[in-house]
Order: sequence, then structure tokens, then C-alpha cells
Amino acid sequence: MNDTLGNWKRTQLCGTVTAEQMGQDVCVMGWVQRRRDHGGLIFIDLRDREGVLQLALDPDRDLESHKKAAQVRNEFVVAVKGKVSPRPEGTVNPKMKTGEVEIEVSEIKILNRSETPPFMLDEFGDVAENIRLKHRYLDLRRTSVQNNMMLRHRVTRTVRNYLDEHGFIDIETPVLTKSTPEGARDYLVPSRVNNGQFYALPQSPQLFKQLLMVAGFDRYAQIVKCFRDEDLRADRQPEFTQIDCEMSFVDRDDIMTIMEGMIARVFSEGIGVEIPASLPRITYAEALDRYGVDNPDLRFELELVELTEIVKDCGFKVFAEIANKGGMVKAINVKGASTFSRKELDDLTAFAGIYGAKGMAWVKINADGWQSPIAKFFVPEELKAIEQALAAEEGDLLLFVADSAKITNESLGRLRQHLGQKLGLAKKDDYSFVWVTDFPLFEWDEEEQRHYAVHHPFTAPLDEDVELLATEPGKARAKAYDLVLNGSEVGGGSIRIHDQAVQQKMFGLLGIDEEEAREKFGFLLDALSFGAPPHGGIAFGLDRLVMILAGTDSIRDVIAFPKTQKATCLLSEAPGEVSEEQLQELGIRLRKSVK
RNA sequence: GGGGGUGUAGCUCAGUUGGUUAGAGCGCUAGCCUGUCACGCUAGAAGUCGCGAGUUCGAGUCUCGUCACUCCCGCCA
Repeated sequence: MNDTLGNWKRTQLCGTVTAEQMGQDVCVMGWVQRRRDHGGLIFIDLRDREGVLQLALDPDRDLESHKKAAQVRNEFVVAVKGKVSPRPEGTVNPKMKTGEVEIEVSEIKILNRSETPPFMLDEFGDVAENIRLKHRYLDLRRTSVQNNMMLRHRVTRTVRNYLDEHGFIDIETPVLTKSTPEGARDYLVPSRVNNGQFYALPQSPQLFKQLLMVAGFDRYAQIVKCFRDEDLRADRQPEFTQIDCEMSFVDRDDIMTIMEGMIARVFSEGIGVEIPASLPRITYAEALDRYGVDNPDLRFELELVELTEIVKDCGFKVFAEIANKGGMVKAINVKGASTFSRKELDDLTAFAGIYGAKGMAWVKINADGWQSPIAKFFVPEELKAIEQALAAEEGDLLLFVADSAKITNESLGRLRQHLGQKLGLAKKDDYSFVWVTDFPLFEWDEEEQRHYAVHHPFTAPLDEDVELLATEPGKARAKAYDLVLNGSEVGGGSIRIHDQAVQQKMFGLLGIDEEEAREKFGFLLDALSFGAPPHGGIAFGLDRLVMILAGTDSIRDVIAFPKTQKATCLLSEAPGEVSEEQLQELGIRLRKSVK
């Protein structure tokens, strides 16, 4: 039988006991992290969310409690009364926050027993993630995991405080809503009351927050769950959380400025890191030109250099042909990397191949000139021009990709980020932000022969590009902006279209005809016709942001109950089958192929 | 949909060229131990080698299939 709590009242959390309390009587409760039984003396490390505290049980002080302590095992739930005491000379443990003190226990209660846990809950061994997730309630007891969740709490608290201070109203938007074309696959929820019809879970509260602006709330914010039925990645979960904001009567600068303030507070209060009040900005075009990607990691240089003009007439056919046929030749100079082995170069080539590059040329700058399979194809003037463009010096390694602009940028850009990691240029406690602006409004889909919205269909074009909508929509730029932190997109938003006519035109360009637009977005179009204010907003990926703050590479580390890569929950075993009755009520019959 | 990695005791892993009864550390159980703190010492229990076929006299090991977890490409307005 377990002991009852009785009239015992906990005086404080284990990790908060300090040397200043020496001599005080306290009552603490928690989980047994470890018991060290010396036959005579027994030590118990008692753990709660604030830390670990050593209990000392001496048979000479109280035989009864000593006997009881001998029964205690790992993860038993225990309450003790005792005196905060100094540890004897030479037995202070500097590794523990409470290492100067211990509790001389006078009375102990076993409040609950525990099976032997399937894995140790200390911080010493690595445990496979699927086992941790299956017993997540135990994994969540571990100090490091608790720290991540408490960091997440501090971040959301700071965000709520900041947004409240700046006049944002927290309003909840529907979770059962309507499926929309474009964008990610929707999670669908069948309607019982309306047989054969489905709700969709929101990919984001986009339309509703715009309606709230039409409604005159001026500033809206919500920390909200969003759902996207797409394949998972280390930084992607099917349900994730956004810090979702929208503001009226503002332009891009207003939004970016106010959000810079929020991010600064989050870093300061979350992890005690001060970041600049104003963050750098580059355009999408510049990001692509210099870094090859629209989410550049600016912790290091290693910029891409375009060589298309220089190699146009060179003897290396691969380069020359691509340069003359509208392709792009670019290179990066990896300083001091001429020592890379053949295997390392092969690995880098394979890496570039992942992103579609059919090859990667390399040049080692040695004391006696170029060491490279392609050196023989270039005349001295070309060698010199290339060296100059890349500021190449002895000991450098030059890496080239020649392909379509898209593939050259993507593969070399990813290669740049890969090398930043490999060479230790990207340091974990270094935080480099950049706003990327002026994204193209549309992206052309070659297969379907139609435009897609790069951001979403409600994004406003730059004022000076509005005319392009009629002539060359592919060249129109958007009033959109992404916040990129260490190569990771942590937030993005735009100024929205607040004019019904422009919005209708936009749908037209996206191949959404009048009828479909009415059916899917009629309520938005209607709303825009009733005096919609100029407005815009932004959404931050809370999980990704906390991930970076926590210094982890997996989004699952900052979500209490995450899903696996196949979108299942190992703990609850969701998703699961449902009864025939449930299906019948919903008017759903499963296809035979679905087993 | 595609490519890579992993799967052996509760946990973390080793297991040679296919060959005797599949091992180690931690954990667990029991005993001893009064200043440990990832305590120590002694003894013990613990295995569907992910699952299913196949090759073979013989498979943890080789082949094929399959499942789970994971990283990546596609996908993610």
C-alpha cells in the first residue's frame, strides 16, 4: 500500500532549495532519480521540474524512514520532511545546483510506486527516439526535454505579452473550416450533419485574419495550430504552431519593424541573447545571386560568383554551351580547402547531384597553378579572369556548377550551406537574421502551364509592378517578406490585396475562374467589397523558432507529443481505424483497396 | 512516389569467412557495504537476432520480400 499525502504540504520544489535555507525544516516531493544504498546511509536523488536534490537517510537518526527508503526504487514518487543541512567537508557536489546542501530526512512517504522504466531517465545515455516517443510521458520527465518545453513556454509568454503591449487582439479562428485550392494538401473532417461534405483543418488562419481586419480589429494575433497533410521532415510536422499576426493601415516596414522588436524580446527573455534592434534586409534576387537560395545562412560568406560571361567562349564545352544557351555557370571559393581528398570531392559532387546538378567541376589552387580535371580547357587569360572573379589564392578550392539558373543556384547554394556546416563556419550559438523581400509574385509551372502564387493568392504586388500583371505577370514582385534565421525560414508574410478588383484579377492569373473563385473565396471577395482597410501580416513558425533557440536539429524535440515521419503517434497509436457504425453515420464507405 | 541509413537482452551496442551453448556495459533481482552523487563489491535472472520466405548439412551473418524508425529528393501557397 502506498502512503497518502495526508496533511503534508510541499514547501518548495526540489531544485529551488538553496544554501540560504540552511537549518530550515522543509517538505519536498518528487520522483526518485537514483538511490545509493550504502547499507547504512542511503542517499536518494529526488527530482522535479526544477532540478535534483539529495536526500540523506541515516538509520541513527530515524530507523523507520531508513527502512522505508530501502524499498524505494527509481521513479517512485516520494515525499519527505527534513532539515536543510550542509554536506560534510569535501562532499559538496559542484555539478549540482543544490550540491551544497542535502535534506536530513526525518520522515518519508512513498506516495506511489513505479515499474522499472523502459529506459534510464538520466542525461547520460542516448535512447532511440521511437522508444522515447512510445513512453513520451517518461521521456518528458527528463531534465533536457523539460527544459525545451519550459523554453517554449517562455517564448509563447513573451510573444503574448509583447503583442498585447502593442495592441494586438487575440481572437480564435475556426479549426473546422473550408478546403481551399492551392497550397498544401488539406486534412479533411467528414461532416455527419451534412453527409458527403467535409471540413478542412486550416493550413493557416489566413482568410479569417483578413476578415478580422475588414471587421476593424486593427491588430490581431493568435498562437494557433495549423495543419498540412504533406510529407514530414526533421523540421516539419503535420500539425504545427504559428504565431499568426495581422495589422491594418500598415505597409511592409511597419510590420517588419514591430516584429523585429518581438523577436528581440523572444531571444532576450528566452535564452538571454541580445540581437540587433534592426535586422538586415536583402531582396530575393540578391539572395539568389549571392547565395543561390531564398533562405541564406549569413553566419558565413562563401558567396556564389557568376562566371557565365567569362566562360562563354572557353574551350570547356560543357561550360560554353550552357553559357550560350541561357544557362548559368557559377562557382564558390572554399578558402584553404585544397587539401580536400578525392573522396570528399566525390561526396560534394554527389551532394550537388541531389539538387539536380549533373556535375560539379573543381579546381585546387596549388603553388604551381591549377590542379583540376578541367584546367587544360582554359587559356591563361580565362584562368586569370576566373581566379580574379573568385579572389582565388594558393590553397583555395573552387567548385563550379553549370546548369539552368534554377539548378545552378539551388545546388551550389545548398553546397554552400553544407560546407558551412562541414567546415564549422556555421556556429550554433551565432544568430544571423535576414529579411528576404521582393519575392516574385508568381512561379510558372511548366508541367501544368500555369502560374502559381509563390506566397499565396492574397499577396499584393509591389505598387510599381501592378502594371506588369497585365503584361508580364512572371516579372511582378510581391509585397512579401520572409524572416530567415541561420538558413531557416522562421517567418513569412505579406501585404494583402485589399481591393476586390485586384483580387479577382489575381485569381484570374492563377487560373481560378470566376465560378471557382466565388465558390471557394466568395466570402473574402464580398468582404473586400465592404471597405477593407489596407492590411498585411506575418506568421512565424513557433516550433522552428524554439528549435533554433533550443539548439536542436529536430522539431520533435520541442513538441510535447510529436508524430513520426509517417505522421503517426507512437504513444496514442493515432491514426486508427473506426467502427462501421461511425462510418455509416458519416455516409462513408471505405474502398476495398484500403485495408 | 524515389534514394540512403538503422533494426541482436528492458536500454546502448559488439558479433570475424555461414559453423559448438549469441556476448559486453548499463539497468533489473538478491546479498554485503555509514558520505555517496553515473557509489562500490559478489552472485543471478534476462534473447521470436524486426517479421516472412528462400539458398545451405548448417543462417544473427547470404538472397528476395515485408514492416517499423530515421535522413534526404519530390511535396510543403
